[in-house]
Amino acid sequence: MSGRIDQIFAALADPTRRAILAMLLEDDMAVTDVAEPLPISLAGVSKHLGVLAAAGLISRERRGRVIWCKLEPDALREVSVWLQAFGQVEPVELDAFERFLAAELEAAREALAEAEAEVQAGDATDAPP
Amino acid sequence: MSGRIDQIFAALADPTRRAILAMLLEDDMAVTDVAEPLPISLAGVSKHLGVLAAAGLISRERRGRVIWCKLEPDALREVSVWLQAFGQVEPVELDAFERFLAAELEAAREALAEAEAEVQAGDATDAPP
DNA sequence: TCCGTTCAAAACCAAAAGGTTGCGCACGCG
DNA sequence: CGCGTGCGCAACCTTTTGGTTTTGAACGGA
Repeated sequence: MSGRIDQIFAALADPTRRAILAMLLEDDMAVTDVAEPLPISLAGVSKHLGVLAAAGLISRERRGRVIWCKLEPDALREVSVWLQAFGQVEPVELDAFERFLAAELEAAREALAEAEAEVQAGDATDAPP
Repeated sequence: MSGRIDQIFAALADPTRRAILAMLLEDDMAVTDVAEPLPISLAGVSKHLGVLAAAGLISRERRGRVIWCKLEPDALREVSVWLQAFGQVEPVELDAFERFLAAELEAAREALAEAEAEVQAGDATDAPP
């Protein structure tokens, strides 16, 4: 076992999962609400949440019928520690914060929507703008 | 495409590849020298190096017959930026540096050696120098 | 000039990952 | 009480990944 860092990096390697983390950064969410903007099935989202939870990146708590997902930032600190071992991780200007956040979410949505369209495309115009 | 961050995280998700990065942190190395301590074939290592290079985490330069591998820390800065978007990445005490580095390398070696031993099971005639 | 070293690419294979559908199990609202 | 809602689990399919062995190309030294 190489510890949990394996699972953490593997979890972060998927754009859908990173998009989920970005959503949870804004606020805690129910599973259904997490799944709503994503172009995959609810069960698929549930699997992603399982991966994220196994990596310690989120936690899930049942309240009534609804399961609330919460970002668990401590796991990300492990990545931070790992990064530090490789030297220059000087903080970037905080402007990057919002820019990145929006970009990440929108990119994920666009990419997945594209993939979705591609499947249904058949012979549609192969040249997107 | 969600940019190169996908490839970076995917590349970092493998312990063998992280061990390679840790080696290259100490110094630039030839492919053969990278492969030497690892319990997989040279071709396997070459593939891992290909993944790391595709992610921008290392660069390879041919000098004579030998290809020298060099850590490319700029790619890791992308991870750092991503991490920053998720808040608390306050620097950890630098003591963690050496501890982690040794642990990472040794853990990777042990885990892989274990797997190797598991495959060969009862055959103990293996006497590495 | 020929040979050994150094490495990547190709052709495979087993296993894991990402996705789907369908089922079942709790819950709380009528 | 019963039914719809919210969610996880299991079975299945396809693609990717990590590994192997084999082949062969580029380069230097003798």
